[in-house]
Amino acid sequence: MKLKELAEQLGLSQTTVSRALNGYPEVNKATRERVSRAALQFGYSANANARRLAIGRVGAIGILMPNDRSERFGPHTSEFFSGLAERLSQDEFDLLMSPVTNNDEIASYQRLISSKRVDAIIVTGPTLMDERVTMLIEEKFPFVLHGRTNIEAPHAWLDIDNAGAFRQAASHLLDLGHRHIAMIDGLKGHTFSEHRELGYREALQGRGVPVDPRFIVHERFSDEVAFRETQRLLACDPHPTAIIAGSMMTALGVSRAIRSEGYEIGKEVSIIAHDDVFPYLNASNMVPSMTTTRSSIRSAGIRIAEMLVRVLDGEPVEHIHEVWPVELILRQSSGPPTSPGQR
Amino acid sequence: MKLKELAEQLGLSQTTVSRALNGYPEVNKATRERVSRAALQFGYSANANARRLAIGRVGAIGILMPNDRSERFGPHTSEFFSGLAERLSQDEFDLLMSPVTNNDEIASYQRLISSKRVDAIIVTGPTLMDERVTMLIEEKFPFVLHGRTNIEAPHAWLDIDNAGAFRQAASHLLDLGHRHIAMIDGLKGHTFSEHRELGYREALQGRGVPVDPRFIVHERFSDEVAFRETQRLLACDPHPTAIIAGSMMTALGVSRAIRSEGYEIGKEVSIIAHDDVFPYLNASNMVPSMTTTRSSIRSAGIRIAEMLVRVLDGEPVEHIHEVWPVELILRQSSGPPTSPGQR
DNA sequence: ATCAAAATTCAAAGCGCTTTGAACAATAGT
DNA sequence: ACTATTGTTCAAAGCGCTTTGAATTTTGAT
Repeated sequence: MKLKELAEQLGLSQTTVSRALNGYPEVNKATRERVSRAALQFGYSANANARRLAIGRVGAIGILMPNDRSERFGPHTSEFFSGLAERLSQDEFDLLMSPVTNNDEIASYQRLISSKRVDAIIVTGPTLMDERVTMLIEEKFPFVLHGRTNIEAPHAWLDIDNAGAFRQAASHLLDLGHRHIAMIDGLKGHTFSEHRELGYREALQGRGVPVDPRFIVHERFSDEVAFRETQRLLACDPHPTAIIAGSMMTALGVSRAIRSEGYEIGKEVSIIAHDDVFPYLNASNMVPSMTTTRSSIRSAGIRIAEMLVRVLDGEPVEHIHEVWPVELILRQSSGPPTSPGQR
Repeated sequence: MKLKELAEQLGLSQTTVSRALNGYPEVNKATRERVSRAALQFGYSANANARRLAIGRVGAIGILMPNDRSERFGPHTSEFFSGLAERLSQDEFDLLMSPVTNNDEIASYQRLISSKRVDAIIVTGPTLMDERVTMLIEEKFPFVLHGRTNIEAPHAWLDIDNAGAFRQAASHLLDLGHRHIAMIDGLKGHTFSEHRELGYREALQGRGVPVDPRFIVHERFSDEVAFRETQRLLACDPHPTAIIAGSMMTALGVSRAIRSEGYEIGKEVSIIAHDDVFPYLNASNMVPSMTTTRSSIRSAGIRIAEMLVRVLDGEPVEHIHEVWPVELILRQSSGPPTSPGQR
């Protein structure tokens, strides 16, 4: 059923019916009631495309899905989406996931913009000089960035204090007496990864502990990779007595490797993991329970959706940015270093 | 830039430019080249809403996000989406995630349909007589169901052999000599859950082993719940010597509980888990490695996207349905039952 | 050259909605 | 009773694209 038909049914003009349904004030109360009732009865709902064409707004937020299979839809992504969705549903925004085509990310962003399929875009996983960000700023297209860049021009973003997270973790391990501390984090180039390394270095250098480049690993987040890298690390001499893991998946692989080498977690080798908080992977339920730097990626999603709404409401973006602190939560996987015989 | 402007730039009519860009045959080759080049140069890309309005097709597939936080975006969902997205991107389909509003699922589906925001819908997690399915069939709106119902009317669906999975698991445990076997699976009402229970019962009854209703648990998939329920099960007398877990998250909780009661996994108490295959939760990497019934939910997503394309191409739906077999993969977590002293 | 057929191009209508500016009806003010 | 005001409703234009049916140009055959 289309507007015209509904209007005819009611013996009214399209104008009036449209206004009644969209809550304009200049409609008689009785008429509005009658219209609403009829709309419900006939199951009328405006053709979204016609409506959008007419008003120029879409009611959808876009996210581009990287074609690279490994980056797409990890557990991080889905928790983040979940948060986004929770908030956006309040404002009846749809979430449009569009694939990157021809492996050309920038072009895909540009097409998404100029085809007017979305009102705003969410950008995730930025590099330090992310060209998507540069482009969106240039095009003046509304967006919010999850993460941070070094780009000066004002834009809206939300990031957690990644440097602080790793700094705290490393400092804590140093406090416990560790002198050989390794880190296994995400791929180089990404801001979060660089910041974490920075925090790690600061902590070590602050105590005059030399940084061993062999102990800094940048790799994909996965159980497998972490297992392999940890084995390599433990084969070093001297080997690290503590490992900071960039994600909970990484932590699983690290744990496995430590055990398989016959060490005890939290004794001979400690672990601190960054926890983005997954409902199905609980740090305190692990055996031994896992010391973590915690920051809910889901909450970040919720907040970013909020920021997006503010951006679309025309609030100036230069004031819309936040850095969230990260909590260090001590549990059993971290303790003072023990030599194998020394139990 | 809009079509009209581009056409003026080129000294051509909108008609010709439109046709050139959409690959119609009646355009001079030279002209087409010229148009394409100009479009690229000016970054022109048709306004999607106007285009959709004109052609009546959208180029997007819809999924409704349940408002119920617990059901939304679990790891299953995200793996499934990942598969969908992989395939849909080939055909340049967008994936539109729309929130359920006012907690009224059916109404939300109806609005999604009548607002013409999507060309087809994907339905997941059906019950045996799912009313969403009934409704979509009635409305003749294209959709594919992930899972199965008892609804007779023809429609497209893909399901795995859930009954077979639990039948195999239970049979294997019976073969090993277990006589007290419990199952912890998802919520009742969902088809997959009912089918699994069916398979479990068939296996037991086939051997004349009585079914103890206390040993059948239907709950949300989560580490926590599984831990608690397993503790309860192990407190029974006699307690189960084997537990079939409906998901890998469940299996984690079950493992934890078994250990915390001082039993050894695969010896005093065995586990078989259903594995939907998550890249970051690898059954063979667990300690001990986990016996599973395996079926990749990601592959299901890919396949369902394919089916969707076929449905939209007008292929009759009565032939579009598949049941995927499930593989039992033996690992260390299942073995013959051992009494505690008997090592 | 000449005309029919084929190849290109075009003007205009239509997709279903919102919104402008005008018309009409009801109410109030003098 | 008559105008000014307010409240309601309407006809028509426009959003930017596709597509129909007609017009124009090019080609090929005579």
